[in-house]
Amino acid sequence: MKNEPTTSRLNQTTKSADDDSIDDVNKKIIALLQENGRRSYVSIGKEIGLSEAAVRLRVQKMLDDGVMQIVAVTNPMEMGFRRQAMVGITVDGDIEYVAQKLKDIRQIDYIIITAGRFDILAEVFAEDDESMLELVNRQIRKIDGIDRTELFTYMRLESQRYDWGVR
Amino acid sequence: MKNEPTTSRLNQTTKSADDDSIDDVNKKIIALLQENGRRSYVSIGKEIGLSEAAVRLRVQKMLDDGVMQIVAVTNPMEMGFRRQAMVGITVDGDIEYVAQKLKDIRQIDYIIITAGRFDILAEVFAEDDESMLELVNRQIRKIDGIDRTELFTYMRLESQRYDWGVR
DNA sequence: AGTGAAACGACCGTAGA
DNA sequence: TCTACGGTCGTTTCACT
Repeated sequence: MKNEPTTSRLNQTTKSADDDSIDDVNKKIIALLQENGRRSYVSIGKEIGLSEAAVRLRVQKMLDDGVMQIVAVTNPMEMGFRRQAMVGITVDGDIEYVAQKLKDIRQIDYIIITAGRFDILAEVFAEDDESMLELVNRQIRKIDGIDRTELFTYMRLESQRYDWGVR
Repeated sequence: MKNEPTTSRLNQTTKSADDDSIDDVNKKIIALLQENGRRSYVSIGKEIGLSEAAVRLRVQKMLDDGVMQIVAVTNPMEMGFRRQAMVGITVDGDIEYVAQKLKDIRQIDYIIITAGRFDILAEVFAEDDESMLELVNRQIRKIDGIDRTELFTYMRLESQRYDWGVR
């Protein structure tokens, strides 16, 4: 059911096979893989009282269903990006066109179309203040249809989690 | 050099052992682990022309140095959270106190202290509009020292990447 | 959905360059 | 930092429940 958001109201009658794929056992598996994505199925199985094969099949199903992914996540600071910011963007023209253009910028890792004072929020990172200025002033503001941008420079990343809905 | 940001200006003379740990080989390794965090060291080695042990040692070093982590990342939509939003928060009192309080709220996965119109940006998720309202109105706004909050409801998550600085 | 067992492949530690 | 290699452990497949 990867791409069937519109059927959600019909769930009582069209309950698909994976509606309950996130039971407590799977939550435990995710929690362990959240600490170490390469932890072996054997050791996960021992901890939660399941055979290795059962763990492996559950993990595979969750990956196939798009419930989770197991990925390398890099640390921007260690990669030499010392400045991060959120850019609030107000669009004058076609919002989706602007969002599409933003996708081409290497230093943007997160783009959201929102309902609110800003039409788009984009998270950007840069090596230093100079390259941040270049990025916002030359690259982002030059995009057709952008009305205004407002910059929220990060002073401290307080908290960041990837286990949405699990803990 | 995990916690030595203040020494960065001295890099020319105090160049530490892992300053160049993110060479092109490591970038290739990260890129492959970005597609599949559980890919075997053997198969990574074959692709980039390195022995299994060399890949394993490099990955271990990057994990130890905090350059990257390999984790399970869950999909909020598939976990039953259909509403996401960014909350811009203006603080009247102690910003760090408010940030600390926000950390205790299960439905907040991302907290940033910023320089800009808002003192704090927090990404929140909720099952539906009703629980989003409860979250913002009852839980967040009740925190001492919060002056105003502004909600940016997500209409579409356009783009999301975890490979900061690699591609 | 889950188990068990056998064959295969990956991982780990370490010696040596 | 790399390769080579042997011992150990994890993964895969399949037959069965």
